[in-house]
Amino acid sequence: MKLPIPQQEDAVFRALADASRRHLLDRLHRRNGQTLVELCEGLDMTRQAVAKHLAILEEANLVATERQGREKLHFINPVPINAIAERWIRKFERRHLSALAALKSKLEGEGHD
Amino acid sequence: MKLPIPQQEDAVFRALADASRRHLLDRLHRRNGQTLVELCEGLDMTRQAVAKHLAILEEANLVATERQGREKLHFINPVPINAIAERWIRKFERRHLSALAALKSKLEGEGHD
DNA sequence: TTAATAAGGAACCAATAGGTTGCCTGTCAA
DNA sequence: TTGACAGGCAACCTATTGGTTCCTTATTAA
Repeated sequence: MKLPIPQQEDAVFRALADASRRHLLDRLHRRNGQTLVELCEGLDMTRQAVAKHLAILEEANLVATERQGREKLHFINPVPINAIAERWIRKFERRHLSALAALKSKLEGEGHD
Repeated sequence: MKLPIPQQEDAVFRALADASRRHLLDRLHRRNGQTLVELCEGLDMTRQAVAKHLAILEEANLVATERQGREKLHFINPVPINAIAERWIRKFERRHLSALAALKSKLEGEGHD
């Protein structure tokens, strides 16, 4: 099921919006290929809640899974995050920043924050 | 009001989760320093809805505002996005990707998608 | 000085999100 | 072959979100 880019992008942004899900990605980043129960360890949530979060991450294509016997291994997929970095972050990057930095310091000089 | 990093980060991720808000950032990126009514133009939403979105972006420190008479100008602030890019995206960057690419193609070779 | 304009405040509403509990299915090991 | 274990399904609940409408305030221009 190949989504059009903006829709895929929306799914990724929304998946990343939740701290628990970012935490799960973090754990997978530290050790890839964990099962659901492993990912539940130490979390203040039921297994079903974690399963839902993982489903959302999978839907956003941020994790891929592989069934192995009665276990389901979860693997992080860095591609969508990089895609967003390309399409979204780059345009706010340093070179653009220069023009805006002037403005920002101007604003700050006028008593903002 | 200086938030601790993770909390600030959470605000940014959540602000970016909504497509309308990303669209507003896009518009500000194309032309900076617009007023509320300007930002409303062509959007299928009431002014108040847009104002709420802008408030959330401002809360996340993604836009800064400057009152000028009865108008309020909105300026994009690229710093938080870059901060997230630094703290979050970099660790899923290319060099890490190499190790994972092998895994990914392995998974795909086994009939995923 | 007053009408128009830009924005803010607040109450309200429907839909969605995040979480729970309870139960079912499939696989492995004793 | 049967219990224990990993996971899936679904109903349900509450808080949050994205949006509306109505009203007020402040600034500007005629």
